[in-house]
Amino acid sequence: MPASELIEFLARLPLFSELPKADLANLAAAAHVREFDRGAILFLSGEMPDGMYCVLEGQIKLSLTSRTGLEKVVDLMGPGRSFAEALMFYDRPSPVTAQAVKKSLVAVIPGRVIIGEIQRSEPFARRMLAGLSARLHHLISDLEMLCLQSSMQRVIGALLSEVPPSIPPDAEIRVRFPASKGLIALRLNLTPETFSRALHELAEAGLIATEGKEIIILDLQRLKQHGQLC
Amino acid sequence: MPASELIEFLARLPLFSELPKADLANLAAAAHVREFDRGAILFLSGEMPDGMYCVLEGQIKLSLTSRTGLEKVVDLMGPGRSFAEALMFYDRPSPVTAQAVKKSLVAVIPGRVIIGEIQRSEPFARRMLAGLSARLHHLISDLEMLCLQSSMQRVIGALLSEVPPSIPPDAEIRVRFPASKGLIALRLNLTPETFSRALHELAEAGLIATEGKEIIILDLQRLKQHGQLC
DNA sequence: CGCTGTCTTGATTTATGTCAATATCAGTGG
DNA sequence: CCACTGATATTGACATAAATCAAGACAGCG
Repeated sequence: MPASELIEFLARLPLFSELPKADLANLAAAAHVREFDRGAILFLSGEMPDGMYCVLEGQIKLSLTSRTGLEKVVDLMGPGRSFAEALMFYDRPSPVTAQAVKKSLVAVIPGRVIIGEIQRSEPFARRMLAGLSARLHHLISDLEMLCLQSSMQRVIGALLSEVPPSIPPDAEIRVRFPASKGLIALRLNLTPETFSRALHELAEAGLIATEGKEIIILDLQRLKQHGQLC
Repeated sequence: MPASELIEFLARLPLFSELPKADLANLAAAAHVREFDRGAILFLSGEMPDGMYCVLEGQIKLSLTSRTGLEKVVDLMGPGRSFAEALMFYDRPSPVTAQAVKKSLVAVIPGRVIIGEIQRSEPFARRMLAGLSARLHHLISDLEMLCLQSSMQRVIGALLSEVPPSIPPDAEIRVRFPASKGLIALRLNLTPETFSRALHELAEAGLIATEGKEIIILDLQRLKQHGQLC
């Protein structure tokens, strides 16, 4: 990947979007772009990642695994998302494992370069604080979903989160999950079976229709309602 | 509370421990010290807290509640802990409700003062980044506990987390939970009943003995083992 | 046209929650 | 100091959501 393209890409990340061109060039120069095949491990839980990771292409799965083999997908990172920032400011081994779900391209920016940038640029530091805060909020809403909602509610929540915020009045809405159903189920802390059954039940009730990899939301209003009650 | 005492207190918070005296005085001058009775609400979820909160005395419960009345305790904050920092960098309503578990004394430092300090002091910004990162890690380990462990494992985990890290070889270890059993259960996302039964079962197995509010760990080794298996 | 992996569907089990009754404790005021 | 009172804990019987186990259906792909 040519340097100019990488710079452009980094400029589009929320975290870097306000940095002057020169700083971006610095970051890009220090970054290593690496390719990972489907299934390849970026780092394991317990290891120290060597910097901050930005997904250029593909999809990276962040997950926790217990010694009994259970797995919880914490997040699925697509192009334009970054992770492992927190590890640069808090010198501990990673609690999560990062693995490529499909062939992926990732830029790794060494921690010392980011730290340097923070020292140089106060607005960047503020940006980073906002980024970590956003992640914290996201994690709390995950916690809320997992602890306080039934499996059906979680499935409906996942569906609704795929609906673009610009609400096209009552037109039928086509949605496609950003990963295989199995992975989405793990993300919601459900077994694939339970997930499948929930979708089936919603289809029975006439709230959605499933068409291959796509799901059509037939009645957004009622779907939301359904989430409230049950 | 006299100003000098407040300054001393703030200096002991990990977040502020390296600030020069003058800056601490600034923070202390801007802080409002407020008292809350048992059960009083500091802020509700959905509200915008007015700054960062530091617990001086007492105990504050941070919790999520669903519309169905279920409650999940995210954290219990004792003296020396602070919360709601993230909200200053990310302008959103709080996802959690903060409520005093007992009569408590809290210092509230307005957000703009903290932001100002970050602009002034780069090491402080770094401190804040480390603090948020630590909280992020803590939250992830919570997620791990909740999703990947059985109720028994969570109870054992809670017991072990109360054991001081300096391992007195095989002396009997006395532990007391930092809150009522009901609250601890909510923290572990269990019903009080399940929590009680788990403790009972451990006592049956001869791993612990319960003595009023204290719990005696009879066999640390075997308790840890028990956590692995079941 | 098979084959490997993903998804669905059904029967069964189990951990944990719910409901209800009792027991225990902690604080208050006589 | 003791007896009331409300909160907190325990214990038991029962209900249930979701996991597990086990087939089968249906892709997509060489």
